[in-house]
Amino acid sequence: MAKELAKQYNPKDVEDRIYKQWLDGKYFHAKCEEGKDTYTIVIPPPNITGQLHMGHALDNTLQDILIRFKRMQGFDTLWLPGTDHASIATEAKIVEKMREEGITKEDIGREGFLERAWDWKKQYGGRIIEQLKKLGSSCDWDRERFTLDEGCNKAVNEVFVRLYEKGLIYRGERIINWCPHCKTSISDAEVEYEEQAGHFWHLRYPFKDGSGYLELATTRPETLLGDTAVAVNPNDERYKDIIGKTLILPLVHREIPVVADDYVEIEFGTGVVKITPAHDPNDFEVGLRHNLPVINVMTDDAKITEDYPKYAGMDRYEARKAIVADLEAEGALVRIEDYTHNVGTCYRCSSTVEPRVSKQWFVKMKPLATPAIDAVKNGETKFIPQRFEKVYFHWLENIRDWCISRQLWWGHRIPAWYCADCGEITVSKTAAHECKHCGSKNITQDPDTLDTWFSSALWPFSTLGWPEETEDLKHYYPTNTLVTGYDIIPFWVMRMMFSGIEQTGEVPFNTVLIHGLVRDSQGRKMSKSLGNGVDPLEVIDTFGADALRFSLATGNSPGNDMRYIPERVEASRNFANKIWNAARFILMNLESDNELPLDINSLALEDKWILSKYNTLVAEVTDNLDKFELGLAVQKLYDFIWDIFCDWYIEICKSRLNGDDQKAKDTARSVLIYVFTNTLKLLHPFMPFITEEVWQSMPHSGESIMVCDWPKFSEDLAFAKEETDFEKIMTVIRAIRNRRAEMNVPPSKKAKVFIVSNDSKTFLSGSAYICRLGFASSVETPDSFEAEGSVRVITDDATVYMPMKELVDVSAEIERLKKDLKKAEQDKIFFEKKLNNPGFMAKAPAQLVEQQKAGLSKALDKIALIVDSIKDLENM
RNA sequence: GGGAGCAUAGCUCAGCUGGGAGAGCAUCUGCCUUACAAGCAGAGGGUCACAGGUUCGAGCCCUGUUGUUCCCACCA
Repeated sequence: MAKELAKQYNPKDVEDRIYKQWLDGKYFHAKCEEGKDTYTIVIPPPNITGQLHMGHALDNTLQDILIRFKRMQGFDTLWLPGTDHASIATEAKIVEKMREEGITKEDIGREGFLERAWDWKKQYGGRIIEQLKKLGSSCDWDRERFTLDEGCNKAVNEVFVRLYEKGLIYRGERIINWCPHCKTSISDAEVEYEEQAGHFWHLRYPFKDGSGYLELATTRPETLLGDTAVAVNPNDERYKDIIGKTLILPLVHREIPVVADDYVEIEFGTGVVKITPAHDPNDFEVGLRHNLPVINVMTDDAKITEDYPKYAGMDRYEARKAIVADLEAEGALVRIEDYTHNVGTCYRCSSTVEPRVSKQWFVKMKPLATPAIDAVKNGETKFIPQRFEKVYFHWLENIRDWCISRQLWWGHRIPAWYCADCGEITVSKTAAHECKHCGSKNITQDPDTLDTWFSSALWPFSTLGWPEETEDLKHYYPTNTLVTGYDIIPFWVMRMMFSGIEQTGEVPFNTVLIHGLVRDSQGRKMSKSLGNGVDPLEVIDTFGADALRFSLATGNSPGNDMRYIPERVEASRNFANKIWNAARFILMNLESDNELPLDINSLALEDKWILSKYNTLVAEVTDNLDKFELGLAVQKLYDFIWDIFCDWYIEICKSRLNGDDQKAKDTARSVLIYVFTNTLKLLHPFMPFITEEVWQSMPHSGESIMVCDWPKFSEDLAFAKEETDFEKIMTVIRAIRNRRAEMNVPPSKKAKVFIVSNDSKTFLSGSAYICRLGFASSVETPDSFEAEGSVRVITDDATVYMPMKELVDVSAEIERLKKDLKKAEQDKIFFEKKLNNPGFMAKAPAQLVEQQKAGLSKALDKIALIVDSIKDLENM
């Protein structure tokens, strides 16, 4: 009963319907099953401001492949999804939208702002989730979380209080990275350095005693207003005598000392550095060592403060111009030099970061970093590829305290209250109403919120219900695999590691699978400003989600960047179509929907061959997936389905299917169904939609391919002998085709084929498909053949004659054979060389030696056959 | 200034613990062989960047060189 299927696969008819079936079947839902091994992945939560880009598509494709694989293997599998509140990015978006309406944050106040923010979240926060569904992601949507939801907030407060009580969170006045555009502090990891062309202003500061000047250079003349010293290296002979002397700061005319500090490089510039503790991290350190005053000269939006009326209100670059002009007027400017240097910029808005002294909250990193380093050194958590451990170690080993407070409203508010009466801090998991120290009710909560990454750092356990001892936490923590890009290691991976270890006593995941970036076809980073981004949703729309997934998985090796090549998606789409048509072929050759069980006893040679090939495929694909070699696994599936199953096995089956032998027909059908449906299972993690659709159209039991058992290697299907025998036939068929192509014989012109071989039985058993695939009108296997007027082809195991008198050109035949002979002789030399090498014979594995021997004997046989044949032709 | 990756067919890339170099696309030649022209059958095309080394054997391991990309770093 042949089913009607469209000639081409149309993903649009399939994907949404199939996805709904999966949701209805609740197949994505993890059920905390007792006694089953678990497999858990927590999604790297995409920002609610985000739209799905190729990076997400890759990241989530890889996760879905692993999850679907493990689910079919019978694990109690959880892929926990969610989104990130992305404090800076989201707040910036909302502020921007408000500006269009002519409103500021201050106009509507904190409450009003948060109301808008939540509205915004409601409206757009689910967008990216819907896009993940289009990709086929099999996340447990019942467990979807948000980094700013109530549970995450509870976890955040819990962690904050714990760390505070352990002395690992403190508040202090320190120099931090300040973004004057976002008007908030940012962490070291959030600063991106970029090389910029600038200038080096050489200035001279006069000594107070009138004994001349000290020359120094700066890239930031405007910070001169905040200079509180000038430093030289204590070992610098040139300046030994001036240490301790007093200088008059130009323009400001403040008296500042010359201090000695190792930080100053003798060789660089004049060996003299102006010290501005309030606006440079190194100067800040120098200031601490020498007890220098800290003079802040800038407002939170990087304008000069009221303390300097002449420049007050000027933005830092305007002020720079004005100050340089005034320095020149005062005679303090020596010269200006072009200079390129690294400038820190905000990773969100790209504004130049302004180092600034301010009171912020910090996490003390050293005590947390050490166990996180150890856990990777001990192998409790492994990176794939391993080289990324270096990046991880490097960050943790050089880490400075983490500034976690942000001057933003959208985020987890810092659970600290300040007492107006005694000045002490009260830190509390729940809203505090009185000062813990003096009992005063006159307390106010810190207005700041926490760095987004503070909540993301808790994601692997906060999402499972921590700090409560929930069933989910017990079952699914620690999680198994974290899949993310290498660019996220310092922001997230590292912080989850130390947070997980500190809070739960266990590493949050045991494997970190690192992937690279998806670049455009020219190898450039995809970016909004370049406009070279490719929208995955458009790709899904034209080629289907499976094609996109397949392209992303194929040829992608861990840790390496890849390019998005449109032609490759097209090729993947073609592969989907190939599968579709293979299914059509099988279906149109079935007589019923009934399953046809395999009967091992009635299998033909070609059946054993394909089953054996399939069996090997199962073992290899499983092994590759276990080792996270997804690209290798998917390549093997492609080759098997296209080359082995479609191009050979289906073609070969046609002779039986078109014949009259019912039993043979059923055997062929049963093998077709068996191999095809099981291969679909292996492919399902990569191409979930089409495999489901096709599987359901085939005779099957069960509701969905995604909950089928993962195929296993079976000794019963290992037919080594038959594999070799069948390959002899394949070789003959290839040789015939090759020779016919060389002679430009069209397929419509059939020829009789005579095969002389000492394995005639094998060739005779394959005669039906040798006819079909070798364009033969008949196949015979005589003991010898009178070769005159025949085209001949020689393989390792046979000599094939095709009487095609009108086409035979004896001298051309001889030429061809001589070419073959040359090749065979080269083979002979190759094997002999190895076998005559004592070193090889002594040290190479026995199996390999046997292979060489077999190769040599084949080459010798072949040479003999060819030589005979040439003689034969020459005698004609 | 440190650290890492990459260099393989015309293009984009695979190549797992070392055992006779692969795919897709492109090119060329034949095919409308009733699953598929988004297809089928063939063919051509590579000193695996360069130079040394280890090994019976190197695309793969080691050293150096060149080119390229990225990450980190306070030289004012």
